[in-house]
Amino acid sequence: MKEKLSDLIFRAIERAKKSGEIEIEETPEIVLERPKEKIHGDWATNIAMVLASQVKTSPLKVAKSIIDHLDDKQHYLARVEIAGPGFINFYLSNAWLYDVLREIERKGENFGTCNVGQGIRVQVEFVSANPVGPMHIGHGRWAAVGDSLANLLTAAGYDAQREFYINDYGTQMSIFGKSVAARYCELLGREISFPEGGYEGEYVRDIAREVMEEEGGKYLELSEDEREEVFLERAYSQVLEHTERVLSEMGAEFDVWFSERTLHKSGAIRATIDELREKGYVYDKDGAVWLRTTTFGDDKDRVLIRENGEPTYFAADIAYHKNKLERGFDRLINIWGADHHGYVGRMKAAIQALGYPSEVLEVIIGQLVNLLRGGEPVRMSKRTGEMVTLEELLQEVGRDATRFFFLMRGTDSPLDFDIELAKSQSSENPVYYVQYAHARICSIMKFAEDRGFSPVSAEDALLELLAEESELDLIRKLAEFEEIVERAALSRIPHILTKYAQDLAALFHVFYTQCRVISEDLELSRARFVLARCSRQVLRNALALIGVSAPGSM
RNA sequence: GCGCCUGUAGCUCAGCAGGAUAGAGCAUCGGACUUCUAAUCCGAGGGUCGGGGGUUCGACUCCCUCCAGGCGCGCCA
Repeated sequence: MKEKLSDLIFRAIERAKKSGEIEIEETPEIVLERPKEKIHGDWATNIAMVLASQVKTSPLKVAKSIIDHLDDKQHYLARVEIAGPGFINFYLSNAWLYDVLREIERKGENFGTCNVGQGIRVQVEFVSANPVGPMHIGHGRWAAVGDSLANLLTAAGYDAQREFYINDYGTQMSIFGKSVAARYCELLGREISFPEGGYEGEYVRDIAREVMEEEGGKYLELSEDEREEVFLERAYSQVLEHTERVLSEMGAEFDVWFSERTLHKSGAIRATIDELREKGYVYDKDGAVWLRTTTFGDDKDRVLIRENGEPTYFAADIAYHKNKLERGFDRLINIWGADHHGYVGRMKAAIQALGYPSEVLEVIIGQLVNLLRGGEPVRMSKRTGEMVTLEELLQEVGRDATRFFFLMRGTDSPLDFDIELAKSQSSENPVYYVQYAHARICSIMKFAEDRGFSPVSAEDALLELLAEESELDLIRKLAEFEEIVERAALSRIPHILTKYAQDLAALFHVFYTQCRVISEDLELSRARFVLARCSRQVLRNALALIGVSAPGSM
């Protein structure tokens, strides 16, 4: 509709130019927007004000001239007005709104999908938590955002994949293994010094205890290094299992779990460094191997191989991103916590050093989640004992409310998550408001069925009977869905879906209060039934994108 | 010190490819169930959009500056 309208305006301006009323060289882009206030119409354009400053006449005259040359053959427009300082407001005819209902019915669960993605292959990498402890609340935010974003991209015509990068190599892992081994010895009464900076959470002791109960004290015989190795693997597989399970409970199913170790084993890191050296971006200094990231705007050059011969995390990450790109992705979207934002510059530099434009890598920097308990901050470090895990949160709050809550704010904003609040106010959570609207519609349908009501399709219904303000407002909101999906996907902002779902639910509740669906008037009931059914469809589609269920009753 | 993010109603936040009278939820106060679920609806009060400059016909939105808070600036991951 937007395109049709702007085309209509464009041709009106062309005709006005010919008639000599408007004298300009080139017609600027016509910007159409939805006014905040509905009394200003369905669409509005500022084109008259833009042109007026070029032609040096009053915007009102220009607007008048454009309107005079409008040729609305299809009768899309009910009314066109000049308002305020020179806005042209367009009021769409109801006939157009009724078409929206027919379209929703025709497209069903595909209503809202589009093809702005044009099949572009995009990979979304998110969560990627180190496998050294249970998933915490912060990971939940990235799981919700990443998974929903991938849903959105798919809906918008991208070919999207979800990937989890497992940082199963390096110092942190080693310390983790040492920590579990130390707890094991401790449980068996052998004094052993706990590693410096080790993981002190109770879960470490739990893993050690489990091994002890299953296999006794046989690992006491091993050397310290061997023991560390054994416990590292035990703990690793257990944590990974936990991670997969919890993410699955969150509703986030990954296509690929990529292990950092494979990069080390396969020699991919060396190969990547060699490639970069051939390209002339690598040099040796102070016994280490460096990448000249400053060539591509980084603050300083970065170490690839340490003095001790070990590759850095950065070197592995470059090999990883090279691997992704060689798998054929056109775009890589990484979701990182704000504590990694200083890393973006060097990674983009590395992408360019590999010979790709920096735009292929998009990094969404998400601000951190502040965990509160009754207003008091709770530390979320993996190393401190006191911690609330994502698993516990899911158990107490549920997937729907958890996901919805995590998606209610833009990723730029830090999120305060008060556990007490989430638990105690769970029935006041906006997610229930939206779900209730869906359940209400289901209830109407059940009622209709019980009464032997015979519904008809949107094609056969007398939709022009839908003329109440609350009915038309609801249809307008339904029509907006396609634009919302497109914008959310293109701008990578899944959180606007929660706002949309709440708005839509609110308009349905108003409609419900003001208009009885099943009444004595059969034709009116049929038309309203179509509207209710379409509302249910769009609510479902919106909730599906954010991974929240649409219950039939509550 | 430098970089990124944030600052909007009592509270939590939307709005920010510049647009008309700045919105919602919660909280407070007052109404609406013999009728498809009241987990709902209707109404009221509540604001120097952190401060100050600038660009513009027009700024919460863009630019500069200052203030406040968060995060980051490793041969850690």
